[in-house]
Amino acid sequence: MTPLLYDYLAPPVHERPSFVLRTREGKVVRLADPLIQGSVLVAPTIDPADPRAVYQRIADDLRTQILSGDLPPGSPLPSEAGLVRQYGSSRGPVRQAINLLRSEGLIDSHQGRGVFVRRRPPLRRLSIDGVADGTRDAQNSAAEIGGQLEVRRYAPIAAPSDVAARLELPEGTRVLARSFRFIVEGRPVQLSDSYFPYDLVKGTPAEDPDNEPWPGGTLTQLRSLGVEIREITEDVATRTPTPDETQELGLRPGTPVFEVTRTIHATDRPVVTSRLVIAGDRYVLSYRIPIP
Amino acid sequence: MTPLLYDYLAPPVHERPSFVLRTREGKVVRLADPLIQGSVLVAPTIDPADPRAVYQRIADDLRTQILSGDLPPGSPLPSEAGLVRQYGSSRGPVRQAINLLRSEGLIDSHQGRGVFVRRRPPLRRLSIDGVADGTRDAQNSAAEIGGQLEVRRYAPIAAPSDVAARLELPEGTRVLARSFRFIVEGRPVQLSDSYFPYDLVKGTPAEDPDNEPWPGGTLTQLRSLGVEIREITEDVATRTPTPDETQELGLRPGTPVFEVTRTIHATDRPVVTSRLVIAGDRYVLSYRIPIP
DNA sequence: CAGAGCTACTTGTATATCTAAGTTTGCAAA
DNA sequence: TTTGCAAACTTAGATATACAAGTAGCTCTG
Repeated sequence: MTPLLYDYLAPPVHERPSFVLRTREGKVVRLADPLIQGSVLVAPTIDPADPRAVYQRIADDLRTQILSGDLPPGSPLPSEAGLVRQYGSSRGPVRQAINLLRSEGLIDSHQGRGVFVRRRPPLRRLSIDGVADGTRDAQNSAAEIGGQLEVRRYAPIAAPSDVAARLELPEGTRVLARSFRFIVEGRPVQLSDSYFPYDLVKGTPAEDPDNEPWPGGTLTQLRSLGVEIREITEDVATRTPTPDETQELGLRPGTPVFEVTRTIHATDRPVVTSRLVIAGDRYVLSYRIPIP
Repeated sequence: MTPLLYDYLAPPVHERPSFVLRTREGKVVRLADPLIQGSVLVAPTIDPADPRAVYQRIADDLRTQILSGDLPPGSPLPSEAGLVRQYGSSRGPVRQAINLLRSEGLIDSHQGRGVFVRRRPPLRRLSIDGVADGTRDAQNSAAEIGGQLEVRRYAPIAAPSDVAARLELPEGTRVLARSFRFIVEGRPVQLSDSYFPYDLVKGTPAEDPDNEPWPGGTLTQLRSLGVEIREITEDVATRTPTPDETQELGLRPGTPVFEVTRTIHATDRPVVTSRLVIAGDRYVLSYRIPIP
């Protein structure tokens, strides 16, 4: 480590790349792009010729380090003060860069602790398999891997218009409305609102919330009601979560969710429709479609 | 409009809800939560008893107005200066609130113009239909509705390991690598990288990029090669886009993407695998799964 | 040794001020 | 009437400062 031979005259950021150093003898020199770390002149990490904003360049540099593995998952970034020193900027742009990377889902920050490269949980696969048996839905998966099912609502209501349309019933028809939250490995991963035509479940064990989670999942439950299932339709959308969903699913910023609208059809009519909100950082939806 | 009868003594935000007004006669009164707009005392819009940060409360208030329709899509928000006046805060929290709403996909901001409630384009449906014929894939849809196909790469390469695995070929086997960008209604909506085993397409019209887009889509193209398609598998993930993808798809902040890994299987072997990156604000993926 | 408490460090929030850069508007000149 | 330009707006970016609040590690005390 060579000791610094120059006094460092840091110009304001908007005047760069005019980095100016003055030697101990008073001679002024301009360098292309030095960076001062402690008392040592080191290689530059951001390109001063880049006309983009300082916070963009800082974010780019950190992103490169993260994606290249120089900053592996779980490792801490330098503190804000350290980044300010390292990039010769001020706290505003540094925090803006951190906010950007957080919104990209690359880092997590924790007050009092620091900023860390986000560990990506392994993606679980949620399958609906038209070839095999169609039973491996989310509810079943949750049960299989020891998840918990939190019952939030389980009551007959008058069908709202979208539900009625999907069940091909007149608006206001009585339906059994069920709301669940699935918790896997201690973390909430899925919210679910589902609706049965009430005449289908009236007087059956499916009317009792204490029977949830039903062993084998919804499809088994339907079959126990004597329903023969012919088809499942799913519409998969993605979006950023609402604040409520962020709260209920314990999501970190920069995590999108799936919104799945699923309808299960029996031979003659739709028998369940549901709306699932699934944490996008934990699941991949897997489909297998046979072509006749 | 009643003229204001009081001088307004704005206390710093962290001291609220101690709003203090002094009458022209010098008497000091405390009000639960007034707000000054211009010269008029108006109903409060944020709850000073709320212990959360000021920017959170501002964001909540604006979000409520947007979701309720008081601020309809396309309408402008008050300017930063206006919001500063309205909420009696400073520019920092106001901008922080705007950043939050932008990351939620609720607003767009344009330098020099203002901040506007985002118009949500209608969601198009991308179907893969196992019941009918399996031909309505993205490529075909793009063609149907008059989209454009931008060819970015169309060349044989040595298969990278993930592609080789999905095609059940040894790593390094020659594959035809194709990269497209789909543009619908003047906006890019999908990036696609797809791979054929090279022996399948060698010496056929499918080897020539000038034949793209193939009428009827990839499945028709495969059938023209004498391939009998039996199954399509799709893994659907969602995430925030990379900066590159944001650029290439022209995405606004707060828009997630789908990442679809699709493999098409013939009777004896996989014949195409592709990785699609789809703008999440434009499409809903629709699946119809028959249950035997 | 166990626990309380202090200290130093971290990120989070709020304020004030300045400059840059893009957009709209209206007025004046051609 | 049309064009050009200046003024007045808008958001974007950077800096400086202050304090709040959470965390970790150390030391002191019992």
